[in-house]
Amino acid sequence: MPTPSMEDYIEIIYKLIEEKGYARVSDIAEMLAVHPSSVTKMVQKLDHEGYLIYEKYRGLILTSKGKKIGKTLVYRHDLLEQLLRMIGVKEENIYIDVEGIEHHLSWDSIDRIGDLVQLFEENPKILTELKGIQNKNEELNN
Amino acid sequence: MPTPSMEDYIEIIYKLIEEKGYARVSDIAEMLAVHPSSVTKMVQKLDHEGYLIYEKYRGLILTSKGKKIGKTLVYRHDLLEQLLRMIGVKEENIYIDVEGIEHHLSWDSIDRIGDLVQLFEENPKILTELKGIQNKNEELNN
DNA sequence: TTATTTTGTTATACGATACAAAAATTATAT
DNA sequence: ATATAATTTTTGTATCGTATAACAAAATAA
Repeated sequence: MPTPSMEDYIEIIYKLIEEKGYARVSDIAEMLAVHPSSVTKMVQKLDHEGYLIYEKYRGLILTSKGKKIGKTLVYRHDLLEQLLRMIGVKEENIYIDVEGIEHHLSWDSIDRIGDLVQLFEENPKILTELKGIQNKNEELNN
Repeated sequence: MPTPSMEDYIEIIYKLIEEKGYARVSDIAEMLAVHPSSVTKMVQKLDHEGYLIYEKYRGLILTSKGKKIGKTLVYRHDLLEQLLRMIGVKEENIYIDVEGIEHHLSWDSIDRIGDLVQLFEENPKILTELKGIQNKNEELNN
């Protein structure tokens, strides 16, 4: 099992490859706001553990194991972003919060959240009601 | 600002004091599933940072700062438990998941989740609909 | 091609957290 | 009151992820 930090890297690497076709150390470092040396170290670890193949100074590719995990990590991340957005969390908080919690939820919870998001999508009225409650609470706090 | 780990300790200490009147090192260690030596070290740190007053071999009490934070941490924990329970996460996963995520949510997210829980309480029908979706999805997975 | 800039790597150190074993303190039982 | 047990503390060690600084390689410009 990858650690939370390893998951961060795999997720970002998967996304970078998906979007740009490759993932360079400097890109990964920038996305995760860490130093390039930290990236090199982690990438070596991920290589050892079979999530990717790393050729130093040249680049890296995900193994099938890495790709599979990366895909589910991105799905999970997007799902959580969707939920927070739906319930009205401010954009500026969404990424950080998801980043924090995504590694700490069981797949049971993720699946239940999936159901919840589906419910909201099928019944947008519910979110309208939620807005109503929020406005009411808003007033009470003044 | 306390780190996630510090929050864990403050929360458990607050709860222990609330429930039993005092919090001993061994109790804290047991609740958090760490070794007593780790508790001692953290408690010393929490003392230095003004969350509690610690007299070695004797005991500890929360400062007003510690109490205030402890209270909000317990509220947050309970709210998250409530949400996961409502959406049908299995009991055996709830505590661990909450334990993992509680330290990583902004108060914006917590407040929005508060609204959501309130909505569910006021309109239990929504949760019935959710159950419906879950049963449907259940079948699809067979 | 050679010099320069950019990018990536290594070695080392640090901060936070935890464990294990030994030492110290306190509590309990006789 | 003293021996024993239970609890707590100290010390040393380990792990994990990150940062700094010195170095190496590759890309780019002249």
